[in-house]
Amino acid sequence: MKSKKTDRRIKYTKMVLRESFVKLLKQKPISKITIKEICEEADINRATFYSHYSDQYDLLRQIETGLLSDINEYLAGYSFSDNGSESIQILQKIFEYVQENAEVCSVMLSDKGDISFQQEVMKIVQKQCISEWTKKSVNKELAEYIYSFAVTGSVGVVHKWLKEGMKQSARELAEMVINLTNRGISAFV
Amino acid sequence: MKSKKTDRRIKYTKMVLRESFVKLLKQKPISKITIKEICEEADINRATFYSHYSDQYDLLRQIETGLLSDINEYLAGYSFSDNGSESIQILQKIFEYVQENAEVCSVMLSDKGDISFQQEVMKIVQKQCISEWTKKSVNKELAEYIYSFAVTGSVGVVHKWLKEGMKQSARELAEMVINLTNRGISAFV
DNA sequence: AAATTTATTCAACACATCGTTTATTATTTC
DNA sequence: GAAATAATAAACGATGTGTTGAATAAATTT
Repeated sequence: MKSKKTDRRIKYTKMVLRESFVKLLKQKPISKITIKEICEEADINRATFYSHYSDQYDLLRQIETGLLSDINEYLAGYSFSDNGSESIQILQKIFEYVQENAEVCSVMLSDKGDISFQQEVMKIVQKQCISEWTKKSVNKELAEYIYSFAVTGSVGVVHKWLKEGMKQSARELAEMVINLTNRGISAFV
Repeated sequence: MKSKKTDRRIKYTKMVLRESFVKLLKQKPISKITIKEICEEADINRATFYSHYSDQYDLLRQIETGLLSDINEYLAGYSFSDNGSESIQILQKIFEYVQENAEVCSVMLSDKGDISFQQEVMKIVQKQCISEWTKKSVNKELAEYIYSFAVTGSVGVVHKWLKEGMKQSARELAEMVINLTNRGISAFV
């Protein structure tokens, strides 16, 4: 499973580079962030940066994929009861993870992050919930459209939730998303 | 209303710059596109670029706001019957516009474009449909979450629609989005 | 149609960041 | 402690940036 253990120095270098980058990303769009700048902030030699990342966008992507595998690992740690409300439980766990890592997640899911990542996040839900979905038989093409709607819609909700300071609990948000997905507005009137 | 008419040369310059830029945007992410490159493609002097735009991102933003005001103008040209299906009609018109301008729109709404624009597009729908929404009384905070879900979800559907070559009609897509928004999956089982 | 205004071009500029290299130093691992 | 590996420092040519001022070309105005 674990591929050797990585050198402490590498761990440190990557950590400070990530932190400096996220810090800068809070202040300005990625397009205005230079590699020189990231390295100065992190106090890491520029040549060292290049031995780990090809550019800012590569660094961003590595942070994102790190988060994704982190979420997957986090979910793997739980077994969900098969009583028809698995989707809510899974969503709840994901939202809890997002809550616990709000600093990074709020940047990555904001308009500073990129669209493809946002979709990747919610594809995890899709993957986890897919068995429940397919119980409700609809034709495949239609199902894919419903997926797109539900997945991107959920990202929108999470985005708003983060922006407003996460006032609701992860559980409440999960219930809301499931309701919206299953019954739309009619669930709330 | 109209603020003088703009010089023909300006019109031309801006047009070819936009075209060249969109062409490049189909090939690679905006971060890899240089101003030098756009100008060579358009056969426009680099100094001229700077007299109209500050950088690639400014150019992108201007294209986007152009599209938005274009859609608004397009919608203003129609009056919608007030028989409870206004939302469908408005959505249909918007989707027709997207269809007619598929080349630009598919780039702008893809992961090449930026998130804020995608949300702006669907805020037009929100604005247009808001009266119909508020009929169904829900509390304001909840309503905003529902908006977020519906709006971003709809963008997801449109994105998919464009990517798959717009097989459905604008009308069909409008109906699908309205159904998903109002009744969720339950509308399709 | 000529005069005037305005846009674009051209060439040059100093400047910053880029991405790579090479020798040297520091740290970690075994 | 020895060997291996990572980070540093300094230098490099290369490339794109953003701005300039003078010359040219095209539009609009009269």
